[in-house]
Amino acid sequence: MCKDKYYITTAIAYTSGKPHIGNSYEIVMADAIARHKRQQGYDVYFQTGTDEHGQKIEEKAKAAGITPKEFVDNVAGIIRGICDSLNVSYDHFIRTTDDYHEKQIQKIFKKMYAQGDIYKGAYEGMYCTPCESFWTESQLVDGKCPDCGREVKPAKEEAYFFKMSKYADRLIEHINSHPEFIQPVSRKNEMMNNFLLPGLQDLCVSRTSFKWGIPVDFDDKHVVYVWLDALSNYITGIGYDADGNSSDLYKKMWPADLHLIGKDIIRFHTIYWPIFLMSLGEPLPKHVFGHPWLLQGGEKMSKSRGNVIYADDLIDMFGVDAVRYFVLHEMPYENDGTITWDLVVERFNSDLANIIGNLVNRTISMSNKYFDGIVESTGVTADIDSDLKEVVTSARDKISAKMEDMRVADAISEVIALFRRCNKYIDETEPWVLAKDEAAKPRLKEVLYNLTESIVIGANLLIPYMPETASKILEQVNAGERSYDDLASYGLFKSGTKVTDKPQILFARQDLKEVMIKVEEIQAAQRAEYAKENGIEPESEEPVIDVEIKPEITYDDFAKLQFRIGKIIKCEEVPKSKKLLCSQVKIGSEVKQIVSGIKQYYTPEEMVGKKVLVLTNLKPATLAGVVSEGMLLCAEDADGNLALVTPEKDMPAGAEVC
RNA sequence: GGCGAGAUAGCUCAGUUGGCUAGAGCAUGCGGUUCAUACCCGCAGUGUCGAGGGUUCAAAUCCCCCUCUCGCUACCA
Repeated sequence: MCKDKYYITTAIAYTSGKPHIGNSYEIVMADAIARHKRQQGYDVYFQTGTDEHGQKIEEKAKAAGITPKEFVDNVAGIIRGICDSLNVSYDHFIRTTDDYHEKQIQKIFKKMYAQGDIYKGAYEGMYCTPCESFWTESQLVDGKCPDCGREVKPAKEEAYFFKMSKYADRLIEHINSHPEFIQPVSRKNEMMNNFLLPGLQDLCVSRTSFKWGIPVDFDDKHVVYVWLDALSNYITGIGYDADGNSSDLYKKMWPADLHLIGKDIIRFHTIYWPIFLMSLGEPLPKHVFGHPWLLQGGEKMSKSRGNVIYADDLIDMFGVDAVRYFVLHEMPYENDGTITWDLVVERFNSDLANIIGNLVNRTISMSNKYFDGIVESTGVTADIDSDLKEVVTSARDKISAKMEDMRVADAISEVIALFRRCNKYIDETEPWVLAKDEAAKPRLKEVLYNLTESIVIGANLLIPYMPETASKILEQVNAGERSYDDLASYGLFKSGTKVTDKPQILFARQDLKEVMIKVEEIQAAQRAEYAKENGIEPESEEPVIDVEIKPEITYDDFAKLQFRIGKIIKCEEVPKSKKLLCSQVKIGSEVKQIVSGIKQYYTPEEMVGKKVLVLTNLKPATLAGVVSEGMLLCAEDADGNLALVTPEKDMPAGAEVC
């Protein structure tokens, strides 16, 4: 058994809100790796946590009427709760608001400044004084502040910068000589070509425009800007000290063996972070793996639509291990994965309920039915057994090989394959036939022993991915966990062991229709919560109307129509017609005569003075003998009631609508 | 618009450095079985591997171009 250390981290989650299942994926993957490494005998340290500073949080807290600290305490609690409910075996949960972290960040900043890697410069841009915000030229709207619409003026804000260029060559050299540093390797070229080779810009590492951050202790107008603060968690969390008094844990664990992160932040972990470490004189992490994302199929996820999938909802409905199984299984290596309720149900039923759950259940049932639950090896083997044994004993190494390559989805599929093979073995040996022949009882015993032994090995291999299920299975067959070394051996299950006489259902099959009914409820609750948070009246009470959907048109089609604001300056009834009013509509400097079928809903008097939406380039037509040169736009309800469409704010007659 | 990723069976996806009739799971059809959670086992398919061009003895795989999708980002009719 090897005693090497293994330090694994996830990215720390930003505490601006509750993370959805796509964000929870990473932590489950890291947990599977950590547990697998522990099973192999490594001395594992697994750290995760939360990133809690920044302007966005400051603003959100303000909007919620609480302090930033109260805000992040709440969200960090939710995030940690999700980790716990996903059964994540982290050794340390760091928060960037933790004292020791903040203290070290200040020391790190000072150290970098003292050695000249950080210098004071100025951040230039357009400044809006009332908003206290800097904007780049491209962010401006008509040359004005995008927030308040007021004038901006060019201004400088003093800021500290990190001299990235100083270390660029060393980093390029490191990446080239350590091809395993950035994984998957396809990302390496991306980093090289897009950022390193064109030349690195110095990175702004302080801000004065907001307060919610770690103050620069020798210049407290400034707070340390996000990435220096957040990335350093990987060392501060295990006891790094910038003055050279780092903890024993740090000395043992650093450098990290694996930073597991999302593909969107590879740049920060493979460029800025290594350079910060070089500046501190610390070794670089061994691997940075940028995993793909788990996306929701079909429509975009948004809380207002109520279709965001959260880990806790999934856990409530399927159980923690099913959720772990799903995200691990559905996440390919380089491409993004998909999650939908249908897919979760499908995987749950076919792989978990049918293959694993049913196998355990039928095996235990047979042992009880034929031998009062006693599982014994009689040595009455048959040729047919060898293939089963081969598959089962070779599974461990296959799985480890996949894990070594970060192919977690493939690794878990290997475990399923083992259980699948067991089901096949039952068919091959036909225990119910053996049971009818008294002379075949010893053989039947051996068959059931083989099945139980295989299940025990399978359950052990399942531990990293589905720890709760693994222990449930082992408990039911009255077996303990095995050492990693023993997982490639066959026949260690103690002959004569009695298995439970009441096998419990591990995964009850789910009915998609029933699941979807619950999903509807969850989505309605989510929409209601969104409405409440944003002060929107629940729309469920208001009637809605559905109409026939017209075929999609192109923008060019749309551009043919010209809509303008018109002011009705005169209006009278059209003689001899029941429905028509004839209006004189001022549109820019011209006046158009427009006939509309709205007499039932508006009197000529109330029409005059209204500003309405007009389709102006419609071919003129004659209605009841009167020429109409356009169309007034109205909304129509289910009963045919009409309402004119008017601009929400006062606009001049002739304004184009586009 | 910029950057990135992708397009393979009805669905979700594999396909390692180009190499024998392109795979898996689910779904479908047929057959077997009854210990078990209407489950399990077997068999059977179906694919112009997004379109077009090129390199090669050989292309899903490499190159060019086009179309579409997704993500990020900037902007906007």
